[in-house]
Amino acid sequence: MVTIREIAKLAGVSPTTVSRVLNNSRAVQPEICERVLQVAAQMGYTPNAAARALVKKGTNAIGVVVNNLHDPFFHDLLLGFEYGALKSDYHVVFCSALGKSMEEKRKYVRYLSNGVVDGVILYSVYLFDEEFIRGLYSTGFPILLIENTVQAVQTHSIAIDNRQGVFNAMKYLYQHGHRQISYIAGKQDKAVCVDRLLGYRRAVEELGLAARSDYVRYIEEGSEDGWRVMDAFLSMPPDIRPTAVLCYDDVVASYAIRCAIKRGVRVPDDISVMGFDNQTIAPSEYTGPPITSVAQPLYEIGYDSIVLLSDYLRGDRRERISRTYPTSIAVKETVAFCGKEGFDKERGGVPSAVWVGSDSRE
Amino acid sequence: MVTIREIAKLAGVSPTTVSRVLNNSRAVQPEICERVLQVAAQMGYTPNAAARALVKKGTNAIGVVVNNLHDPFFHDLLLGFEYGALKSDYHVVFCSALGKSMEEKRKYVRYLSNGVVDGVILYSVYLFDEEFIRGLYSTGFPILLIENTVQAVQTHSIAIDNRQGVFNAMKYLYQHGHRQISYIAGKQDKAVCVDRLLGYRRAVEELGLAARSDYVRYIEEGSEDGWRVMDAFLSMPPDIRPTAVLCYDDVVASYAIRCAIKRGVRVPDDISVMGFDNQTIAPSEYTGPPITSVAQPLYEIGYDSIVLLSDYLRGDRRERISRTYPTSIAVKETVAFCGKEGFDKERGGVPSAVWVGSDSRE
DNA sequence: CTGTTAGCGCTTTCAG
DNA sequence: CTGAAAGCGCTAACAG
Repeated sequence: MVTIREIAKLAGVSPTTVSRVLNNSRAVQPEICERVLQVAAQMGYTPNAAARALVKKGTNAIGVVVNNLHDPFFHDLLLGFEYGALKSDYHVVFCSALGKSMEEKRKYVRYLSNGVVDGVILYSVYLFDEEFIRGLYSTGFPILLIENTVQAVQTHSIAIDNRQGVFNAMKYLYQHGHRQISYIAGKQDKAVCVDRLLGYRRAVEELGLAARSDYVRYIEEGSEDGWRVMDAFLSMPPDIRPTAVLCYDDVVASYAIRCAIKRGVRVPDDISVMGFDNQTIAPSEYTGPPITSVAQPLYEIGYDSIVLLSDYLRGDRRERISRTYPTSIAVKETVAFCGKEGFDKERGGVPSAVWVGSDSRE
Repeated sequence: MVTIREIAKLAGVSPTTVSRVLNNSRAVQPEICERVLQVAAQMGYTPNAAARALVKKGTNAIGVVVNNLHDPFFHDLLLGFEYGALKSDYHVVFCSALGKSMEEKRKYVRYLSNGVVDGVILYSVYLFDEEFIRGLYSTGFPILLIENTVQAVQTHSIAIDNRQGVFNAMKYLYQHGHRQISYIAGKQDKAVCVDRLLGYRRAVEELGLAARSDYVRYIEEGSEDGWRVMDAFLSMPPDIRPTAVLCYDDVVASYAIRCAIKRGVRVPDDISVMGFDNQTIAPSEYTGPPITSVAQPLYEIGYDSIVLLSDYLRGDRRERISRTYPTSIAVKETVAFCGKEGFDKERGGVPSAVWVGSDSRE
């Protein structure tokens, strides 16, 4: 490993001077400057990040911690992070914990927050993570929570209004004539899921929809469970059977649709299904019709979180980051459904009874 | 920030002792031990990674650098990395550079290799990266190249036999009666693409297939170009028009198929198309028939690369990591093609004229 | 403009 | 079994 001392020796100057040249931190005689640079390049010098971090108390890096980085859900968010990283002068590193694993996630946050990065962007925060967050927050380490907020702490935060998003979806369904709308709720261990359910309840009330306790059912474990829940809805007597099912996310919606189709119930002809997230990449092997969904600006969220946090850490921005982004309804047309219109030549001749990507930025 | 000195003071011992307790590095009186542990916990102490890295000359972390982490291609590989990380006692961090950006990628490798991680796993290596790799290799920093090897350096390496993979695909097509097989080659700026093309050429020769220079065409920029290339193939006179087209990867294959279908040419009835990679998640908005492809064990590659590199860095393994994994042909059945058999009830009632995932491990 | 000195937080000899 | 001292590679005062 090449150190500035060795460079200093070879260039016939002091380590300090080398440091100054390498960092442009103070004026140095042009000729010395050049000599140092030359020696450094020749020896293949690269600064030791650990040493620098230790003395500067800063690493010029940002960490992003999520669960299940492999999940296609992250496509747009990742794209945002990547472009943000390109824009920013900070290094960006990603860490991933599998499943809901909180221990693993915490391990990474702890690791990162102690001399590896200057700030952490956190996705996938469960309610049982909150205490941990509060503890971390109390140390003064910069945290930016994405898509989530934690009660009683003022971390940086970029979120969407989940309640409003669900409310809007309900209103959309209402405007399309639905009065019997059921809801597949996520496990109430994430603030997001709690909020979305609240949005449903508020909508039922404010819009004067059929309010039945059995219109709300919960996913037990894993999105595949959407199938079971949908099955229950479809088994209700015709007169009370919901005409539309809103799902707390697209993956669950995809399973709900799979179930419906399997039972010979046509979507959206016989029953409407809506999702949330407007995921660009189709969930696991889904091949049903495209799913109308509540879209959130994942790309912007990713991009902005890197850029804004960089600004904050650099000192170019002093106020807390706190934003709520709007959602919108992404309507999908059911095109070329097999057996109905047949092939849709315009779309390539195959039935596009499949997820339709939204706006991947490539 | 809590330091061992503060803990030492509060516990009434020396920093050295605190360090020893925290690291279990030497026997310490049980009562002191407990006291220290208690104080540390109470103060919310976490060791400073930078300081430790500086003195230990090791970080207990591994970096993974790729281009375009958002690419669905990475799904299985990421899953492997994640499970490997779970198994390993090393921290694993991911860095991503957009596009083919080599500067960005190098920036990350340089950054990581200097006191941030103890070893780097590198994916997406272009030929023009080779010199950089050689330079890095010469510093003695541990590098594990995935899916690629660099001439003249003995870095760690986990790869597949691309040549053989393509050869096998050709043989497969041959066995299905094809004699006029054309090839859509990738830009020859990656060793992978070069190797795959070599496999094609060898197969043409050894199997005695129609050898025409216009049976090989190259992607210019971006996989969408597969469309243009396919168009050219389909425009050839009937007698010499290829009966099968092998593509250097699945994404290109998907565009080739889109083109065929658009032109009213049925796949695979009128022309066969094969891909490479057997990507689990469908490429951008593809809704055509599933693509028979050369499968590589991406999950294993990801998993093994983390585990093996950990072993090496820990010292549990001294020999260089050097593996070549076998590929296989993943045959996809064209099921329930719309307008032919109609709905395939077994598969959920919708035409599954779409990518069929392989073996996502969830 | 340049060099000397001190020290970031931690671990590791080496004495006691 | 415990502590004092030294130093990892670098930068930030402070002198010169």
